[in-house]
Amino acid sequence: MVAETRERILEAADLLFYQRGFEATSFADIAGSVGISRGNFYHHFKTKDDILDGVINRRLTNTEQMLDRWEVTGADPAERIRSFIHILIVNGEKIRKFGCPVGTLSSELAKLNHAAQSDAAGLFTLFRSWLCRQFERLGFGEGSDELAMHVLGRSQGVATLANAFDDDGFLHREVDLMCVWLDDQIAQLGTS
Amino acid sequence: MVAETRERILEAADLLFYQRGFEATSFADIAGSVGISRGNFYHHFKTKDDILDGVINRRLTNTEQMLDRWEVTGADPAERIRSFIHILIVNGEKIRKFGCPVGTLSSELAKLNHAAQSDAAGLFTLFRSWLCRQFERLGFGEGSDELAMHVLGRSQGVATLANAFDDDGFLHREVDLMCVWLDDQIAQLGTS
DNA sequence: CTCAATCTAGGACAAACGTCCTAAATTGTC
DNA sequence: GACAATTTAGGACGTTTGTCCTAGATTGAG
Repeated sequence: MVAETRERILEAADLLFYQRGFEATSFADIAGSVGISRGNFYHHFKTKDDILDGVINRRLTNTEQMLDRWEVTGADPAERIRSFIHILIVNGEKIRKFGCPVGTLSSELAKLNHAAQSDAAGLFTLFRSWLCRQFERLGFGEGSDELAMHVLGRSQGVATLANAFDDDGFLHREVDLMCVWLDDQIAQLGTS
Repeated sequence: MVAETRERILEAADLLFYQRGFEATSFADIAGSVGISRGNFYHHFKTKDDILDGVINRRLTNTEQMLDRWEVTGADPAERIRSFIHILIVNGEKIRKFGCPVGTLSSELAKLNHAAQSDAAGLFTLFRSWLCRQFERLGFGEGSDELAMHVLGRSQGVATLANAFDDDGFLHREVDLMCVWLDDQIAQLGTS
């Protein structure tokens, strides 16, 4: 089944791009990881950029599904935002080892001047829009997008430093701070 | 003069590592940028890791000098912290194009499992210790290091997102927010 | 069962990589 | 001015890279 092999390739490439980076991952690495030949590989993806597109689209789909799930499971918008903040802890081990999958890919592609950089930034946009919607539901109106970007930025910074210093305590402290910040924002909303 | 050639190589490598990344920059790229032959190049640096070490040490020295300068020019510790926060704006154009030099290098080396990753993290430590010292002078005592890490993290997040979205407005808004946060911290310090 | 379409394996290709070598050119010292 | 040490240029090396090709294996439709 072509779809299965394609998916196995994308899964392996996704992981390797995250753990080693796009540039540092070769065709042979991915093929070896999947256990297929380079020739078979080429039948599914003509160029390295094709794999990158596939991986980004795969991540976009998976992220969308995750956000949709949170939309259902989260009791209220504030709780949903807290779910987002807590990915930092849920994925803490990976983040300390490899950083944030979204941020590090976006940074690398920006440096490579790669055409797919804007597609990778689309992953950020997915989170940004979702967070914005949650803030809107909480009643923040026009300021919602700026709050969404603020949360996104804070998360990125925490991921970068937790990775650089391999510091789990910092990660937890900053997650707590972000939750306090969120409560403050909601409290201030009531007093205006 | 050997020192001059060495310095010219390091300067070119520093810039290229920042703009394109370490892995994506080749010996030929650096030699071509300096205008010397690869053979000459090899006389100064035996391996690519040697250049990386040289670049990191160069950055460490330059950063230390910059922080020392701020120690003199900044009127008070709070003003000095504001100088730090405002590098985001001073280097705004570069950051939107290539991200933060410290954060992106650290992330890349972490993914490559490179031995020099901890050296690169030393650049963060330089800023961290300096910021910590400023907070201590302001009277934050034991909490100073956590505040330093918080500022460092916020800056990293702002740089990552400003780069991903090439967004100058976001960068300015977040710098303002960080200054407000700083004033709040100092104000709260007085009321306890 | 047949045959066309699809999938797979493995090798070939030029280019680029980091590394190393040799031989000139330049420099500094007596 | 002579000579040793340093600096420079440029090519050679083995590997790895992304890409491409051909031929056999597998699959599915009639």
